[in-house]
Amino acid sequence: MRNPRQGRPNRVTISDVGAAAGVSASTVSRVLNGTTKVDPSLAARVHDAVRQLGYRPNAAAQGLARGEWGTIGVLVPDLANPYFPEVLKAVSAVARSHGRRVMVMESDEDPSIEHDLVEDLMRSCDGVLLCSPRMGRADLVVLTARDHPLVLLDRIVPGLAAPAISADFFGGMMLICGHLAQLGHRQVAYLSGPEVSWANAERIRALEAAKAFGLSVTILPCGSTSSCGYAAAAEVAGTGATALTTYNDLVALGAVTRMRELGVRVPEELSVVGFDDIALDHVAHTGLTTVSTPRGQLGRQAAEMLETLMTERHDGEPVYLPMELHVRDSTAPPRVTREPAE
Amino acid sequence: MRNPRQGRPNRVTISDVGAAAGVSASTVSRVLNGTTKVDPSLAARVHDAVRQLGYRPNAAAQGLARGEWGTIGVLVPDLANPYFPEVLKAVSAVARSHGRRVMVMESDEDPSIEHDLVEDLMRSCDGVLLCSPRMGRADLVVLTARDHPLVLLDRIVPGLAAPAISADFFGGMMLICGHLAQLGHRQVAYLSGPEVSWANAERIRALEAAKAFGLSVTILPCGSTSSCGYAAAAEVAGTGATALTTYNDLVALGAVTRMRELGVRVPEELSVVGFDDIALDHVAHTGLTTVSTPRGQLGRQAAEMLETLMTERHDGEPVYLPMELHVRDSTAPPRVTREPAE
DNA sequence: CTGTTAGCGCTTTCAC
DNA sequence: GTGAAAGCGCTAACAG
Repeated sequence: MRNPRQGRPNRVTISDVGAAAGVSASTVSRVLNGTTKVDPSLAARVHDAVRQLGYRPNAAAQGLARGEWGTIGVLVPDLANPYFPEVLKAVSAVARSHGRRVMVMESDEDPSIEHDLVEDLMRSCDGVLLCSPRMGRADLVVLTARDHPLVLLDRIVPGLAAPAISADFFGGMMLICGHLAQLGHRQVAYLSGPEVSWANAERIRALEAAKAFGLSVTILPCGSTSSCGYAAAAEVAGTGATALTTYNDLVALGAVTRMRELGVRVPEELSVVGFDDIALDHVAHTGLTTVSTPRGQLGRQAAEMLETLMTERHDGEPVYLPMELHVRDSTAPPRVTREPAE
Repeated sequence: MRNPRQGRPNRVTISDVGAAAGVSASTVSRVLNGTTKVDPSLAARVHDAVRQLGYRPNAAAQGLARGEWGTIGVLVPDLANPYFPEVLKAVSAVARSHGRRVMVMESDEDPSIEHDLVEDLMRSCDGVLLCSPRMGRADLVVLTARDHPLVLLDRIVPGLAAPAISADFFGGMMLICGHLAQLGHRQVAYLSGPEVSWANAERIRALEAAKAFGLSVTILPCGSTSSCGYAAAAEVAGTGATALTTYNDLVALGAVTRMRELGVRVPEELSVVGFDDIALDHVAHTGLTTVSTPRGQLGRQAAEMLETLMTERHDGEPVYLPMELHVRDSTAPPRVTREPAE
């Protein structure tokens, strides 16, 4: 019952093709890669042989010989987060335009395997795009010291030997705070994202800064999913907040759902703001006020940075991409404006 | 400004390690792979050298020498569809348990590049999982004839030289029809998925079969996203349908949103049924009646089939995984039961 | 233009 | 146990 070719698929090699076409392996290679002019009649014979034998070049052998894989690797924490597919599409487009394919790996938010995955990616890709909000700084230092093209996505860590690009989370949250303050809100709650997430820290940093404008902020531990938001929403009432900010749109939507169930009207009794502007168009029946992450540009530019790094081997300054405020239906002036004085 | 190592990162080779440790390359290999007993003191020296030099084996060279990549490839049409991340997580878990990593590629619903991507995957993976609802039969035949481990996901095509596994879409839609019929519905509309999709054809096949039970079905062209559902929803009124079935949950949710805007009450005036049971928990405020795809099991079992195929080189019968009906709040008896007679 | 000759970095007999 | 040598399949000088 066992197939004789067991364990070694695609056994037809470039020499087989050469033999079949009556030429040398190098000629086959030349025809296939178009590196040198080849006699048209020979080329035709080669193509025939390729087709007949179903020959496909072995990627490992090519990689070895060329010293290049023709591939870039991307590590993302969680494919289920709608944030990433959009980034990935942009990355793929850029990569393809440079003749490279994209290999995606998911760490599933598990920091313990993340390091290994990156190493794997480095061993089999020309460059890697690393999106790892929670990896410890120590690991990051080790990885970026590897002298392998690597760009950091949505995480800026000073002093690392790798270029980085990120949405300006701090600026985005400032936009939100400004909007809320201008509506007259003073007491704000924040449903916090993952503890050790850099992106979350940036949001909190902005919240802190906003205190200078008279905003008083209560931070509630939460998470990054709609279920987290749903679960944590009940806590908000106790804080006396008239407005709720969140780690992301998913959390916000979860919170809105819960608020509805609790009989709290949004935005009349409580303003709710998201983050990321994930297009859940026509799914969530809430026009959520939020800030948008430029995911396409993020992916595009990150990929370009990596490409530059791979060919020219020098990096630049970290870049922050601005976010944009979208005021929709989930924010309004507070019902009763409380005096800032306690 | 140019880095001297330009174009060739990771230049430290196994021989470098050997030299540093005062042993041969073969010994280093043996230590690293644990293939043979090696003197502990030598092993220690090797490990030190590895650490010192930051050595990482070159994946291409390993692949070439071993005739194995230690990788399986997965091609999915669209990562933005929440359906796939769940499948992928299951696939990854299985692959990892077999010591293989997973490389994901997205075809972005573009059939023209899909074939190439699969070929790429075949050239650099030990096996591939292909999820391609729209690829033409001809391409499929070519690909599956390649004598390279390949399993088809969510698509059963008779006569192909590759094992296949799929959710039982036909059965799922039958469940829905049964539910609707028992509620008393007679006129049903269907918001159809992508034209050439096999999964869509299966659903339609079930709808046709349901006619035997007195259901009369109008098929409306639509698509697979919530926006499509939103856009197509207006057409439903004209069909006289009392119940609406859809290609998937996203479409259903989009339709529900539109219905609300149009003042059509769900389920009182129109029952709506989804497909897939994508957990948009706490995001959509609709308890959508739907059937669930066993995504985890699908991924798990597909990965196992592939693993078997890679090691034992023989395939089995196509397998259909049953779907399950979840009756929630979006379906109810029709307001006025029309007589089947015209 | 085309064939021959060396490797790319690693694993794996094969001798010692 | 360990080293030397051959070879995985391909590309890239190098000669003709």
